[in-house]
Amino acid sequence: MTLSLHDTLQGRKIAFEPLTEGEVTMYLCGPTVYNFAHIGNARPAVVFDTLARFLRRSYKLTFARNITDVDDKINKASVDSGKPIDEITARFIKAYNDDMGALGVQLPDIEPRATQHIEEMVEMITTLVDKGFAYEADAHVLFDVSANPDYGKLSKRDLREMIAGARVEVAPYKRSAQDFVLWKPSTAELPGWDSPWGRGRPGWHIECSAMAEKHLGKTIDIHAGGQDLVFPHHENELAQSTCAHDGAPFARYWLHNGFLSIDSTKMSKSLGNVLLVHDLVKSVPGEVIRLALLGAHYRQPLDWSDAAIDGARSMLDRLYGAIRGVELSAQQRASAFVPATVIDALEDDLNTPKALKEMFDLARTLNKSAADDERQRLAAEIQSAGDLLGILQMDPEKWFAGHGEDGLAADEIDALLKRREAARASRDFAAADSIRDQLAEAGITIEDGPAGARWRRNQ
RNA sequence: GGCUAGGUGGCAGAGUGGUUAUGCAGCGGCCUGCAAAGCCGCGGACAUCGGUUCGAUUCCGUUCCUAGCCUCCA
Repeated sequence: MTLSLHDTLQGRKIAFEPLTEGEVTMYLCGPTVYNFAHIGNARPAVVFDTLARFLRRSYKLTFARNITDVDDKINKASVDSGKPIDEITARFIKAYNDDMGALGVQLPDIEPRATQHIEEMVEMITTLVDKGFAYEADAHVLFDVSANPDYGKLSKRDLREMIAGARVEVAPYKRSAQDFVLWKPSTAELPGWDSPWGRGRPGWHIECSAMAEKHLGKTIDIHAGGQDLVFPHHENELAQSTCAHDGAPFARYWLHNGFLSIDSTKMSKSLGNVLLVHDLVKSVPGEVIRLALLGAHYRQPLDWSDAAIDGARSMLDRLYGAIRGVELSAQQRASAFVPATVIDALEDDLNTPKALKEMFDLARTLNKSAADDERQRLAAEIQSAGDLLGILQMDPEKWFAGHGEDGLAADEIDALLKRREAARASRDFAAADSIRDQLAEAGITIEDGPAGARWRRNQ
């Protein structure tokens, strides 16, 4: 089987073939850095990090994830807080990478920033004006949607219907309601750069077109982001890039992840249910969050809840429980391969729930097996699959020891276990059970096995 | 209102034109001094109404419902 991916433009799953054999270019729309990332922002980061890991197995991948560091929301945050823009963006760029890092998201190969690509944007806008796809009006430069007959193809929108149904107030300088801003003027207080159209700043969409071209080329293989970016952001990027490049395809595969809700309701500031990753990682292990995000197929809607967190934790308990106590040499670990069943699942449009199912099958076989060599082989395979999904990165003992400093310390637990063992040896089960009760009260569960008793901290 | 996705067992969540998803929870059994973990087994599902078909949860259409987009948004 070969990799197939669901392409938004074609609306179906298609076999993946990169433009250049053996190499893949991928661009993901990253954060606008004016606040901490919320759990909804984390979904594309985790999902496409997983895709990047998978692609790196077979291709030389160049993965770019941009940072939008010029934006009216940032300007507003600066005014509201009284802090300079640079300070705000620097702070939240670091917070974003720290928080995503806690979820096992690896840094992309390139992390281009909008403010460092103003020149490229001005160049592309100039090209669009010269070629008749954009016009200057009232110190703005606008993309002329009517000059691009393909406009609306990605988001499957009919331009005429959109114009007819437009409810928003149309800026007077626009020729058509659907025209969008490439460049807009800045006041003295706002960030701005000199341009052929006066001092100003870029519109939202142009940065991705300009940065994708600079770092990945005129035609990129994969362009990814959240479903809500399909329109207008990606539709506009597509229009700009295609028109600036004389019709050369912009992205060969458009990938969009489904939306995330919280307790079945939309996450929104007004409802006060915006869940920041920055806060969540304080009480929930990063791998649990990551697995909760990968537990549903990336294009499906996902509802975030305590039950979803508990479910992910249970799944990790089961997988860690299977590989716990299986000693692997560094060589065994390094030479292990990812099972074909897991690869097959991921090749089918990144079917992570199916991949997990295959891992559980391996775990069951491992649990049943008494042969050390088979147990080691299976544990190594599960670990390798975990590497691909970005889970099972901890020492199983550490996983079950928990991360809470509260409660009994590990050596206290071990001392109690020793006393219990002694009581059991002399068949004083009342004493043994009283120790077990004492531990249970402290949130410790005992598991007796052939190799003696081991324990786990209840989360 | 328009567009685009969905509606699967108690919950989460894959998949398929006719035999098992899987995880959690529940029930029975094995193991255990008793538990826990693990193993074995069981129950329980494909929103609705039609159509195509020898046969549909799976294809087509209707209805209802949900979400996203149509305005900044992952």
